[in-house]
Amino acid sequence: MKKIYLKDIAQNLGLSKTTVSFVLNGKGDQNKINVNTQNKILEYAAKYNYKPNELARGLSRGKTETIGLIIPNISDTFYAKIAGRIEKKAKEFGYTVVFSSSNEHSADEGKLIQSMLNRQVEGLIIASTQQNQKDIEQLIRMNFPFILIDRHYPEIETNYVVVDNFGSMKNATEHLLNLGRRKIGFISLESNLEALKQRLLGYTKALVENNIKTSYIKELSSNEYKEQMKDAIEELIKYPNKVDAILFSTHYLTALGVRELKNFNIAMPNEVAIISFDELSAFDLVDPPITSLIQPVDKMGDVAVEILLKDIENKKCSVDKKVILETGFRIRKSCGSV
Amino acid sequence: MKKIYLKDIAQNLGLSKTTVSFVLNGKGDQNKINVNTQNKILEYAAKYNYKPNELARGLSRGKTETIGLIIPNISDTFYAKIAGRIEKKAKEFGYTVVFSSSNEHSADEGKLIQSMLNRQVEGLIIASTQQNQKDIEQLIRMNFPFILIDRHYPEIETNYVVVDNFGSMKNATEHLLNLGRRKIGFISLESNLEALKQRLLGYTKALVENNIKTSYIKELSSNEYKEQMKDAIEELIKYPNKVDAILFSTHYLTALGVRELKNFNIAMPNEVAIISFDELSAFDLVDPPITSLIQPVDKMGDVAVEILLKDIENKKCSVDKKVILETGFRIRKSCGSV
DNA sequence: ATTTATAACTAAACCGATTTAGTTTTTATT
DNA sequence: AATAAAAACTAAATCGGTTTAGTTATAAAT
Repeated sequence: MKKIYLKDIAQNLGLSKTTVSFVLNGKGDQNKINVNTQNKILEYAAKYNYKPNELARGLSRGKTETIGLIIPNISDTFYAKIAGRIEKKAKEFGYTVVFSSSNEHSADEGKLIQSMLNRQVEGLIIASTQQNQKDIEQLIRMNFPFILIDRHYPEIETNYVVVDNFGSMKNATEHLLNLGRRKIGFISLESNLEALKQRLLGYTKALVENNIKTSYIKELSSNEYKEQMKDAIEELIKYPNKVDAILFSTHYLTALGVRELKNFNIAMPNEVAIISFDELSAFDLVDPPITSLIQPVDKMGDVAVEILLKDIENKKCSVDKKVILETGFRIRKSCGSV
Repeated sequence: MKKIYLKDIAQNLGLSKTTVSFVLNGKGDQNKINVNTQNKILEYAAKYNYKPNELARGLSRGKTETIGLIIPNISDTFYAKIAGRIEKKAKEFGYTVVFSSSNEHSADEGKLIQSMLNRQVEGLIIASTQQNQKDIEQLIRMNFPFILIDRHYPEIETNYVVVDNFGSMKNATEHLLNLGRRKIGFISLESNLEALKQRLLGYTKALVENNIKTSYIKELSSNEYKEQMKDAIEELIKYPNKVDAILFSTHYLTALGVRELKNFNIAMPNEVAIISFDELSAFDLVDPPITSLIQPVDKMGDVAVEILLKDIENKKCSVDKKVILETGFRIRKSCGSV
């Protein structure tokens, strides 16, 4: 069965491409094509399994019904989940998602944005490296529909959907304080990601409000955090300033840190309580089960798609849709209460 | 800065589209375009940030440098990791990846394949629902380059990259036998996925070879396994036929099962030893750390891309590249040794 | 019998590139 | 000076669709 084209249908039925195109796009009645003719066309197309070339279609219509998703890393569970949700939601509206990973590299992100534009996506959802003002601002100047998720640029007016990093980390810190912990460590990454900054601020704010003067902050290098975790933990548990709790700012830091704490035979939560920002799916099985702030992944994906599609519909790039979602808080044994 | 087209460059420099196109595609010398002219064009294009419309380009070249990836579910860590690796590897060769999830629904998978073909991808990597002979066979008839990963159709001749499901589950079972376990349970899904069948076969084969007459097999429904896990575990640990070990055929079944075992206060590994096929990234932190068969995700992705790109290059759909990868075996406390 | 309206259909332009098969101009050869 | 060869460039077809602005034939209205 050879591939057939619009032209073939037209020729073989003795009709013009126009007529066939009208009918196959459901505009037959609108264009007063005879019902018999319409049926003939539909039958023929079905019989020979005609499918339009979407490149040609997109080119001539100037529409591709495609949105681009740019994330740091598809193999990170958080982004994988978000990608899944976005794909699902977009599909509901007849849109296809093209995704690409920037690997936290701003130059790559820029290229990906360009490449997606060249592929004529109609809108973009970006979890940005946040080092890429240039391209983001270009999108705004182009009036190109897009929305940032998970990470946003505080100095640029854009649409975004993020979580309440500050508030939720402040809550988590207060939770530890309420449970009597006083020497609370905070392990994060050296980074100018707004999200991480806010998490740190939430932590320090909670300390300040509770008159705790000493903070124990470890910011590991984004490239070598795996190697640095051991030392970080070792310093935090060193006498006489041994911490009695540690907050981790991401799920993978938690996993690494808990691994090290176990190596050092630190009893959790008795000696050191643990709270993780975001979780991995086995955190409830860990010894001890790890108290975690839960990101509203599904909600984030849904909202992002909804806002974006509205912009696409209006062929606009709005910048006034700013959504801050609350995180969940799953209290487990690791923080010392239950 | 307005968007510019090839035509604009040609007009503004007083040249033809042909010349401009040649130069921008690096075929200037080949087509004897004067070096000065070439430079003029390149400069102009750079200055006005010209980027070709990839739809138009793809349409006229009949090439899109895009491959499609169809997986059951991007939010599953296993597929997320594979997708990440495939994307990375493809990028090295200048290819873009378009992905879509079938959600284990064969009809959706069929539609996705069609949709990707319509979008003129040059090849497909598919982790199939394995219920979709029709479309797979169509690809072969069309001589369209594709390769199956993770799951293959034993009754169809195709390229594939899978893991040694049979052998690795047999090994795992033997490992438990060697450690003195005799009543070994096996929890899997009711499914005609070849991979799951092979895992079961590996288990039973090991039992038979070791003269163990009783097997304890629970195959949960693919839709309701979450609800069914509790009963399954309860039955396996019921006196007098209480098992002394359980093999789980996927990482998520392991997580669910271990959760239930903890609820029942079963001591692992003393009362019941555990081995998981595939793992989640916190399995080493679980109490007890879970012995797992490790899937060679990176290798699988790399090999799939390499084979596929070779086919794409030759504009062929080969069916004789069959790769079976060995799994790793990470022995931790849950299986009772160490 | 002429005009008007409607039904049914289509030619050709267009989307934005690539590419084939030239043409024109210049230089080299005899 | 005539011819061949090479250099530099281009017109127009093409990819596979969509869409605008018609045309033609028939029926209805005056």
